[in-house]
Parts: sequence; C-alpha cells; structure tokens
Amino acid sequence: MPKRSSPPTNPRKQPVQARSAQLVADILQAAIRVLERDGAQRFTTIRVADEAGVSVGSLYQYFPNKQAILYQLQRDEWERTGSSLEALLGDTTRAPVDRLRATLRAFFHSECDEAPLRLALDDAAPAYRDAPQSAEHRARSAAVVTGFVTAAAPHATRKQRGLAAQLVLATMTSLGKDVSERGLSRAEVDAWADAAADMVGGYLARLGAGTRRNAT
Amino acid sequence: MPKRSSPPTNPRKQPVQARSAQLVADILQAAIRVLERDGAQRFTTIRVADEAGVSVGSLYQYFPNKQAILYQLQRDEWERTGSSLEALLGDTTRAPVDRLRATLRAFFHSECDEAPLRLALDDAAPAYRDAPQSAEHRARSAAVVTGFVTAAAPHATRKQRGLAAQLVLATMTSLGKDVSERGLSRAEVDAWADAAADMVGGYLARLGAGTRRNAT
DNA sequence: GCAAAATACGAATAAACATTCGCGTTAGCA
DNA sequence: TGCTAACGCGAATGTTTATTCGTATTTTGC
Repeated sequence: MPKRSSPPTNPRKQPVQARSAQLVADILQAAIRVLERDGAQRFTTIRVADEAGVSVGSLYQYFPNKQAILYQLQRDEWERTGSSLEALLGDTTRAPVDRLRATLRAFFHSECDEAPLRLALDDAAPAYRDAPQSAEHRARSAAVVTGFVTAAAPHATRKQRGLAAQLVLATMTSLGKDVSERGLSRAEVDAWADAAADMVGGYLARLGAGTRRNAT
Repeated sequence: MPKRSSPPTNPRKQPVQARSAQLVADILQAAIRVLERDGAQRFTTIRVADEAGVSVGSLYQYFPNKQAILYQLQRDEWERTGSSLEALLGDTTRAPVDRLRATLRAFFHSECDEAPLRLALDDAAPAYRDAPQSAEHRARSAAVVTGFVTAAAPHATRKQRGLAAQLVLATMTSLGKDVSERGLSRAEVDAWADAAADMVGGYLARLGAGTRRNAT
C-alpha cells in the first residue's frame, strides 16, 4: 500500500476575469485532447499548456499540480455518469426490467463513445486514487442501485438486497469498462447490454421470488 | 490511441552460470516486493536492484528495460490463472453449476490473496499493454470458457453461446478485480463468489432452456 | 594454476518533467 | 488618463529516472 500524502487538488487561485476563466476552460479541453491523443503516460503539464496555447506558468496559476487537472476531469466524468444513472435507473415510472436494459445500453454506449478518455483516466487513476470525491460518487451510485434492487426484488431479505446491489453496481461498471475496450459496433454494444441486462435482471428476479439456491 | 513502438521485452542475455540464474530469480522476487510495498509509481530499476541486493548494471544484463520485468511478472501471473481456470472450469467430471461455483470461489480468493501485486500490475499495465502474450492468454481463457458454456447451455444456438462465453469471462475477470479491491474477509469473498455464480449460472441455465427474452 | 568467458559493479550520462519566479502585459476602475 | 491588481509568460531550477560503459571480480575449461 503506497502511502501518499495526497497533495491538494483544489485550485490555487480562482479565475476572476473572463479571460482567465476561458483559460481554465481551454486547459481542461486541451487536457482531454492530450489524454486521448498521447495517453496517460505522456500527459505532461507542458504538453497540456502547449495544446491549450498557453504557457505552463499560466497553467500553474489555476492548478496546483498535474493531478489536479486529472482529478477535475474525473470529477466531471463522475458527475455525468451519476446524473445519467439517477435519471435512467432511478426512473420509477418504468418497470425495473426496462429500466435496467435502458440503463445498460446507455451506459455501455457512453463508455464506448468516450473510450480513449476513460482508458487514459483509468491509467492515470493512481494519481488521484483515494480522492475524497471518489467515495461520494460511489455512495451516490450505490444509493440509486439500492433503490432499484428494492424495486426489482422487493421480497428478498434486506441482507440479500444489500449484497445484490453491490453486485449489480460492480457488474455494471466492470462490464462497462470491459466493453469499452473492445471497439464494438453499436449493434454489438446493444447485444452486450441486453445480455448483461438478462443476466442481472434474471438474478434479481430470482432473488425476489423464493430464495432458490441451486439451479439445474 | 497512444502509439507505442513496443520496446523489446525479451532478455538481452540468457543466464548461463548458476549465479546469474539466481540473480535473475532474485530480481523477479525483489520486483514483486517492490511492487507490493511501493506501488507501480515508485517501481524503479534502482529500487528493484537495491531490494534484490544487486547492482543496476547486473539487472540490465538480463532485462533490456524496466517493462521487461513487469511483463515477465504478468506472464507468470497469466500462466498461473490460466492453469487454474483449465483445472477448475474445465473439469468435465463435475456438474457445470458446481464447476462454476468452485471456479469463482478459487478465482476470487486468489485475486484477493495477491491483491497488492495485481493492483500494482494493473497500474503498470500501460507499460506492457498490447504485449503478444496477452492475446494468447485471452485465447486460452476463452477456449476454456467456451467449452464450459457449451456444457452448461447445450441447447443454445452457437451465436448465443459465443456471446455468453465472452460475457461470462468478462464478468468473472472484471468482478474478480473489483472484489480484490475491497479487502473482504474470506466469508465475504465466498458470499460474493456464490452470488456471482448464481447470477452467471442462472443466465446460462436460461440460455440452455428456451430462448426467453423478457423476464417478469 | 591460467587464460578466456561470464558476471557483477556503480559512477556517470542524458533526457524528461514538475514546478517556480521575476518580469512584461492587460483589464477594471477612479 | 493613470493606477493597481489580475493575468500571462517561459526560461531556469532541481529532481528523478532509465540506461550505458569501462573496469573489477568470479567461474569455467584445461
């Protein structure tokens, strides 16, 4: 377990004028391009500054260090996926099975669309692992999934549902990552999402109706 | 997509005398210790050499570069998990359901036992991604799982089985990684493995008997 | 015991990078 | 118009690291 003193990830200075706000936005956009094009290994402050058309010095006025940039990108990513999950999986006006399928399709597609960026962010994960926001994001997702499992398997025990919720969330995110690395067509991604939905949905359905332990 | 010229990972020189063979073994052992203790970020050739009690120069006589060491460790890891998978999931003397459960338990436990090393190797993955052996290992695993799916869902179409095999393998490996990061007790790991086996097994059972598309 | 090959060594080299700092430039405001 | 704070710059600094290479030591074959 590498001990890390967790250098600060909050901005050194807040942009006040419009031009500096633009500069920060430019840097974040450039950072995405650098990650996608050069990968996490070659993600350097100089490269990001160059790509954004600003100087390193300017970059360091608003980001205390390199990790802060990556962390900001990951935060934005978490925000997006969290919202999407709440909107789709938490949509109580639809039947659980439909929700699950729609969620998995949307989630897998989104993962695939941004595959290079997510891959690179994963590679860079050691730089911002144990970030405080990470726990928050997990909790948010867990809450949504727990609500969903309660709706999908109302007759299961609380304990069963707890484990199931974790399993469902882990399966979704893990498979999403796996799928995004395969470079599949839209139709293939749909097939994967539907298969995953069958697998997870079937499991929850059986949890809800009688605790059978062994299948044929 | 970061273009990488893939520097060679094969040894610069083969150990001839006993002492150099021992040196190579020492280096690999030390590399594991450094990865576990300091993490992938701080995995440097000097640290490995120090830990092994040899000089950097000696290290470079048998490994062309740093990646070669990591790659060798990953190769060994692949070899172990591949053998284990064949032995457990490919054991045709047992019923599919039992095989699946036993495999997942063993696999999850093995992942957890070596969690620090695997975590670190994952972090270091960018250094040896696209390695030739990687494809071989995937093919080997895929073959075993395909055989298993055929046994577990003999009445499914070939196409269904193909997708199912990929899904099962992806679920196993992805969940294994996820579980290993949680620091669970043995009992908890078993619970996870059994839940995963239920989920995957149930999916395959339904594939085998009639192609139902929607559940309740 | 001896020459040649193999092995081991570790200081030295060179490159890459994160981060700083002093100075010139621009925007806001009186 | 002029003053001040905010902004922007990029060469310079200090550190870390992978890798090399000339030399010293050990083993092997005889």
